[in-house]
Amino acid sequence: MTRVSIKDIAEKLKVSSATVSLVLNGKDQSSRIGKDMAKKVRETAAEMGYRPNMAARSLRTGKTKTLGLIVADISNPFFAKLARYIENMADANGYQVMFGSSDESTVKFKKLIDLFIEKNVDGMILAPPQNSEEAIMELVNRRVPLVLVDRGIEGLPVSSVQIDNARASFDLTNILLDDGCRRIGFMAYNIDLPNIRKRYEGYAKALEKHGVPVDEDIVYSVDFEGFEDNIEQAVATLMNKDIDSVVFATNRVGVQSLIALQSYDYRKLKYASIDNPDEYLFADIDITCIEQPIKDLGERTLDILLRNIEDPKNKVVEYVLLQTNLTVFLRNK
Amino acid sequence: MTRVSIKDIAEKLKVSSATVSLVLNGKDQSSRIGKDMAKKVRETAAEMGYRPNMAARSLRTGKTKTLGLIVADISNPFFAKLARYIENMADANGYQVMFGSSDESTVKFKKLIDLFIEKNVDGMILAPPQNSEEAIMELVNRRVPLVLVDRGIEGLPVSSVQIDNARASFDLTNILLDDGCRRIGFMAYNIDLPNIRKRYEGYAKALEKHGVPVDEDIVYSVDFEGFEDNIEQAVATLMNKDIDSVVFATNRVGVQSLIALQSYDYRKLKYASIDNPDEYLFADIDITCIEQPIKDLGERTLDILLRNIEDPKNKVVEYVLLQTNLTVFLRNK
DNA sequence: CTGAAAGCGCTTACAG
DNA sequence: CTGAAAGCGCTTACAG
Repeated sequence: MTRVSIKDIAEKLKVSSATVSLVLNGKDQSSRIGKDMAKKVRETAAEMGYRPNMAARSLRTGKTKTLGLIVADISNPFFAKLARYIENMADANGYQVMFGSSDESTVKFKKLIDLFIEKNVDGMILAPPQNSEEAIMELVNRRVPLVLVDRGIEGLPVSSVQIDNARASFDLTNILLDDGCRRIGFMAYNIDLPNIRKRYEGYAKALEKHGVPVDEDIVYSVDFEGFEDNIEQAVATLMNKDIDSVVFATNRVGVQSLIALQSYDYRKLKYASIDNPDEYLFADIDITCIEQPIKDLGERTLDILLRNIEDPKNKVVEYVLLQTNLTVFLRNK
Repeated sequence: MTRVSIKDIAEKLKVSSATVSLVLNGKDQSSRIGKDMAKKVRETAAEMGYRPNMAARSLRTGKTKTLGLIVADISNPFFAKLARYIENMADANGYQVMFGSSDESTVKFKKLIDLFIEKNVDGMILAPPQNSEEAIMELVNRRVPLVLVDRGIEGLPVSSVQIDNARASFDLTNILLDDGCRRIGFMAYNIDLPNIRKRYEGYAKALEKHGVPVDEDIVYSVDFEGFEDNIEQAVATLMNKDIDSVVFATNRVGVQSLIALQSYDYRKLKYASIDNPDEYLFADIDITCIEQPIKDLGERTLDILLRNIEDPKNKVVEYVLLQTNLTVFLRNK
């Protein structure tokens, strides 16, 4: 694993390492390095298979061309897709991505942040768990370029990109109400997460508009730990509550609930969901979905982050609320 | 973003930076640093919020505590789950993971490898696309610790961890044959990938054993680019070929094919698949699946990689073939 | 047009 | 028991 260094090239060509460095960084014009010298340097570097050592460069410049991404769980298809779009755009801009999963734990979240700082990431993209205001403010104070994605935190001076959660959930619930439903269950995950909270508020607001009181008895907030069992429990209870429909607050909640629902007479209910996983295409139900614009989420996030990195004096904080589209999966069997 | 360095701590305590470094690296015992000195150093470091600068440490030690992971596409649930298990085990051993998606392109694959080398990853986990033997051999020659996952390449002196693809596919096809099927379609993705090739061979071998000739007319190998359209085309053609069943070579092939199949009388066919995505739980078909032991895949891979990193003289090459389980999803509607 | 030199923050033999 | 010093590979202001 012995690598060719700038020094090796310099020695071979009997020039200084400064010359080699300047050429290889494309600064040969501005430092008026001779054209033939520049050419010789480039050729020799290619021949010898020179690859810059980022550790050395980072130590000198303070930049790593690496971004840190923390999501709740990279194996959740929503976050996996988001990661993919972020990767694409990062790559197009010369950055690579390190990732970590918080499992909704503040402790793990903080630990990942510390590791990213040690590794000198140029910026971070965070989908924060609950109670992470403090950790985030510490990053703000350290002037670490930072964008929250999927989950903004109100009141924090930090840019965020997310969908209009309240409105999406309001629209979805409205459709069920217009369709005659009055006993609408709400299956959520971690209702104290800011984005899920908004989704609950949208649900409640739609009910209110139709003069239907919110019945907290048919509102479920399920923990991340032991998720599958928790959902099974919640579904079992919910099915005794005389409901006529359900709103799923996320893809994972929806899929897992439908799996559990197969043991019941699930066809008699009507469904709505934030997210539209492929599973719904196959489920033998009519379900109205909000499709999240994941590509836009990723790209807007990276766009803001890269601007903050490239212009550290830029103090603009942006709160982006992306609008969403309704899609409907019809029972086709 | 001004950070506390070892020097800052040293100056504050009026000791040398060597002392601070030794204490913070837990070498105070072996260098017989005074107990009270060590304690004071640790306290001050904590107070001042010291975080080591990995760029400096890496430059000095050559280690980054970072691993590189290249998959075909991180948004594919199989790879997303694999990434998650790798992340967990890496984290438990003090490593972080950078990832990249090759999109089955040799060019992108090589580019990602080069970037990982520039960033001095301590080792790489690769699911290589076609025609990447050369790139991999270059890594071997550079003595970069390396394990292939999901896809071993025969004849290369590189450790690999994968399922027993031929056997899994053989078993699966056998079940259809025993069930009376004789016109069994095979839907694959990139049949020249080593793992997919093995799956094809298992399919062919099972047919042969039952005296059924392989009909290449009902064997489909679909390109990664334009995947969804390709599948739709392939399904359209396949449905004119008088088949009685299909084997799906991967989760993505299966899900996408079933989506396309909804426009046809898909219920008359019998199904088998490598992988068991949740979508199958909802599809209105009987399907026999091979469940890949993704957790074992990830953990065995990392286990071998970490051993290679920690003991660079270890020249043992391991080819791991994990055995798989059959699971059956029954039509329950 | 090009070179000599400093310094980024760390670790580690070596000296005492 | 602790300090002074070298050096990892790079970039960049400065000198000529």
